[in-house]
Amino acid sequence: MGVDLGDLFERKEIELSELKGKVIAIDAYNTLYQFLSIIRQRDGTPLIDSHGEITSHLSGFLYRTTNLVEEGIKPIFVFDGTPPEFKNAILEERKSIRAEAMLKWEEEKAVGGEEALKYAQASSHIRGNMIEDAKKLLELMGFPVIQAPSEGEAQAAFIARNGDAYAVGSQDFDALLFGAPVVVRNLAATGKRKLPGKGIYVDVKCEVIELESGLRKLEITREQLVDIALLVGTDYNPGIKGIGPKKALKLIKKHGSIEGALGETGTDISHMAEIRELFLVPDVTPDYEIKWKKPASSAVIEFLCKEHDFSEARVSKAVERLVEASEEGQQTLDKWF
DNA sequence: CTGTCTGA
DNA sequence: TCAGACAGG
Repeated sequence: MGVDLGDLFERKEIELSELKGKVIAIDAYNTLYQFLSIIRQRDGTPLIDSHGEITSHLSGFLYRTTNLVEEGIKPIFVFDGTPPEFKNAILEERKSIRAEAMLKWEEEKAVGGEEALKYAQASSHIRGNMIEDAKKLLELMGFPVIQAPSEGEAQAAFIARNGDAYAVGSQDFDALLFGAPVVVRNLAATGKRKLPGKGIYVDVKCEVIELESGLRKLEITREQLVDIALLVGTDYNPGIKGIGPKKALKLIKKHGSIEGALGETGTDISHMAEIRELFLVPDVTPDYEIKWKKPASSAVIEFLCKEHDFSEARVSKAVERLVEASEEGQQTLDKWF
């Protein structure tokens, strides 16, 4: 998923509390996918309501976002629109990889195998009403939900460039290519986290990556960064075999742009001009409204508990925390609603 | 992932 | 009180 920029960019570890008062444009699809993949039982089955609808993502959004608000963060959720045409090839490829993983999951599950979870996660795919349900929940919780015309990361980056958000929240680096001034990764409750399977604990912190200072350090432009990404591979092209982030950087710095690099390696990239433009002149809309509302407490409870079988005690508790935290934010931070 | 319960 | 195990839907 996304572009592998490796360690080209410096990642600064920060505490969640350092984002207090900041607006973060969260890549909702990316986050949803993360929840869908991770929130599962040991045999790999996701959380499911009595109608057979997946609810892992709803659980994730409810609890995590409440925690973010308690930290004083003001989240905006940006959803994907229609994917660009050049993405179709990779989307199809991912689909077949998932289908294969799904078969292996069934096999492992049948024999109670240890690798069931791994294959289940690899088979994760968004289906049914998952996106609609997530939008509905987030809106009821009072967050701005923005519909991107095309790529959510592009729209989120645009919002941040406009100064309407401090950063884009995503696990992928793609937002940098779209010009996001800052990307925040691991936007979750920080602290010790156990790796499933082994008894290993890792101290997970948020990571901040800054575009301008990163480019300055590498002594390249954003156009050149996009060229590096094209060599390494993006969601729209497979990249050149044998070229990783470091080699790509060297080649682009040597030749100035991708044309020379392709000449040296005797390769080419189909639809190169279009993909470049996709990153540099992305399909985004200035027509978005960022407005926080008071959480619709009873509607959230009704939606999650009546429609999706969540426990009323748990949801009520979370919603109370959310209400309190957003009122707190209202008083001590800038205007929320 | 996150909240909750438990056993020292 | 606080890791660690476990369940959530």
